[in-house]
Amino acid sequence: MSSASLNAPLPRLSKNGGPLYLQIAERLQRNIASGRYAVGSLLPTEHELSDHFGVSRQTVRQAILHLRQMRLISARKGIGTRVEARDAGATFSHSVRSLSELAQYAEETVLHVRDVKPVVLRGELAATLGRPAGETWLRLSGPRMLPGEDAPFCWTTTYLDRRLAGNVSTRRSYTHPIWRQIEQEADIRVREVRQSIAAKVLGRTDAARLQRPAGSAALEISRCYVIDGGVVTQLSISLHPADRFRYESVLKRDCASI
Amino acid sequence: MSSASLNAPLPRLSKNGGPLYLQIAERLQRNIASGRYAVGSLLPTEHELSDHFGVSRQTVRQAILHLRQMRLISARKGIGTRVEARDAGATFSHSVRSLSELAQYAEETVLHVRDVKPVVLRGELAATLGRPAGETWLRLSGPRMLPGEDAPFCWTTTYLDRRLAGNVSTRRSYTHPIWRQIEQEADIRVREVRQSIAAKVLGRTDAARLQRPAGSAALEISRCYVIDGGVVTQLSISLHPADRFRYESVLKRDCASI
DNA sequence: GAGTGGTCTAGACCACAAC
DNA sequence: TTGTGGTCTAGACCACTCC
Repeated sequence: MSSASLNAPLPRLSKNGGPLYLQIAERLQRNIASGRYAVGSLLPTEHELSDHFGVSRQTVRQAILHLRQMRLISARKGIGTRVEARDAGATFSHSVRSLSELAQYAEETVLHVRDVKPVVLRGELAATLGRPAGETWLRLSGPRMLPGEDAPFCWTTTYLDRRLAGNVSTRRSYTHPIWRQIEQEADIRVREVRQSIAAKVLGRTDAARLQRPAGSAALEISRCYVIDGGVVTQLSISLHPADRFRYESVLKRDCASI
Repeated sequence: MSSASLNAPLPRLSKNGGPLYLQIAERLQRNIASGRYAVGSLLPTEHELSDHFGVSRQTVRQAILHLRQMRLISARKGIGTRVEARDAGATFSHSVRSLSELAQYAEETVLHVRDVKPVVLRGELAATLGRPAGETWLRLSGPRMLPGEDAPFCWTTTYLDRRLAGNVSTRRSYTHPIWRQIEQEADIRVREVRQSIAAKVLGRTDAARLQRPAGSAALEISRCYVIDGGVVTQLSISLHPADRFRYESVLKRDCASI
């Protein structure tokens, strides 16, 4: 079976069927979906594809970029272009608004630090942070308030690497996220955030802090802030009363939004 | 002040400081961060930038693409390139694993349909779906089970547009996601998923369904499946016992992963 | 009509991986 | 050494927006 029979020369030009690179991307996508290009195998080289489709290599590269953005394929210098998934539908890899509130709500609310004290890492906390037990970190906790409201928006507990804390520990309230301040002061850059959301029933202590009845529901959001090398610099745990907070996000398919 | 004084000609070439387009992107990013290019204003045209930096327009376009992937700028044909945000750090727009489990866990678990019946949309449900009250949809509900386990993984209630349901309503169990089946049968494509996560306290009915004590915590995940044109085709509400489920995601900065 | 970003070409050299 | 994808050039035409 010749490759021409599978990727027949394009019968349409840009004027008819949209941009060439999209037509080529769709053709490749169909051959991946059909199994003609198996997951794990390499696509034909860019040179072969440009010969085969009768277009420039740049146009083939644009088609490949499109499929890479959909996480259907990946490319590595000196190796080739590898098929990563048969079906873009299974991935849903791109999120648009997921953590926008990570920075957003921090600017509408004020975090009041009620308590600061050093803690020695051990057990689960040390494991979560990926740090040796015995290391001393700093723990800040307090309510986050919305302007003009009486009951807290959430109760936040933050663990900080003491060496990076700088003068964070001296402040009593924050309108900007703590991790942003540490980024600037310590000249580091958070590369990713590992987030975990769980449901809780409020015990007496947390219920009092949030001014809600004990036994009512709350959403607990834990976030590990990770810099280059996989090092965790901060862990924040926020407890939100269920009647004041939902975690909302929009997940888009493909990378069509760019 | 001449623009040359702000974007001085590049003193380094590719050999020294990495790819030209990245050097240009970083220079533009600095000028955006400093406020030299204000949010809402237009960057110099691609032609001007290629003149100014002494590179080809294609190289400038690669730099611009890089910043677009970070959502710092956007481009519109016939208009120009607009500055969207001063700081990439505030966005965290890309998520990697957020909803992978959307397809993932559905393949490890089995949804058992215990109840199917038509429902007439009204009130909050009609509003959530963005459909007129009075329309008749289909409601499926039942437990999702993990192989070899006795207690349900979650209890799922799914609302379906009856016109798209096809023979979905006749099946009694699913190992693949329902929305994937509808996509194939109705030849539509889900473009985005709007997701909302909340904490609940289990009432008697749900507690019995999940084989958990009444008064314990649960995570409620609601998902609206949206096709082109913003039309909602499905709403799923899953109730997970808090002791068996956490919602985990990793959020990465920039678009460096492609 | 003038100017913008979007697409496309036909070359070229490079860094990297495999043999 | 050979071949891969990554980068880059100097052109070109197009669709779109605004005047």
